[in-house]
Amino acid sequence: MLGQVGPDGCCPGLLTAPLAEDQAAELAKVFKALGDPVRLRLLSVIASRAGGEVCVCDLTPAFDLSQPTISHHLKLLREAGLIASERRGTWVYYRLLPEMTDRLAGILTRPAGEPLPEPAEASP
Amino acid sequence: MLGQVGPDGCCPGLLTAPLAEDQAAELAKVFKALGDPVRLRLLSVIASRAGGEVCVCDLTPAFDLSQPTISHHLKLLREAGLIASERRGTWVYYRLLPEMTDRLAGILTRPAGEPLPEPAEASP
DNA sequence: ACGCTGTATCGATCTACTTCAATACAAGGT
DNA sequence: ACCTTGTATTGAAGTAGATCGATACAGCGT
Repeated sequence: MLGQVGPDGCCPGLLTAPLAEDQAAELAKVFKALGDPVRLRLLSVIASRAGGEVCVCDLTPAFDLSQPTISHHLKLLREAGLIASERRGTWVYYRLLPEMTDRLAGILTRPAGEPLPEPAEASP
Repeated sequence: MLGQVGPDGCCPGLLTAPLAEDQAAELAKVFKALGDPVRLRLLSVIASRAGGEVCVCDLTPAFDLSQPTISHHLKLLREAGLIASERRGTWVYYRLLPEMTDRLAGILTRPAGEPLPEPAEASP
């Protein structure tokens, strides 16, 4: 999943080595899921909720969008591995999967060894 | 840019507080730029290049896509604030802007204080 | 000045995405 | 069993995105 992240679980690349085609495709799916303002807000509400869970019934009225649309966005976030859902009775609760956001943060973090690849020289 | 990140330059939210609508829109633009496999590979090649710069003339033949398409993707990455370009003579060189990837990594990093938000109970 | 090479923009085409109304499915209450 | 509420899926409409060929622009060399 998400390309092999390496045995230590850290930093397959993006900033350190050219990404393979299939790794890029996997990663792009996750970033694409984050590439929509509605989904970003949904994710932020879910992630920041004390207790770690949000009922869909609390999300839908907060977004000035139809219920099917919210449901669709939640599905995309879920398929991207960013959130998980659990049904309890009538209601469905969503929660953050921090493994994925952690992984993304790691992928976007430049290893300490490379401070800045040289400012080059002058720039206009 | 990218919403006000706060005076300390760290963590306006996403994982800590509900994102405002305009912040979400700004952030979504950047993630959308990352939401394409070609752009991810372009970025990884640029970021991982020793010296910090890549000539477009090296990128184009490496991607089995037309030169206009590569140019278009580079433009999107540039407009997202992820890379910058500089012309030197005939050639144009692109380099990573680590401020943006650093910012994204920070946005996706859960603050140390919150280990995992507790399974919670049940509340509609 | 002219041509040559590298890069960017334009216009068009095809595909993917966002959104909604309508409908189906799930679970609890009467 | 029925109805009611919450959530997901379906089908359709409009919009945005990816890609290309053709073309324009920028610098160098002759």
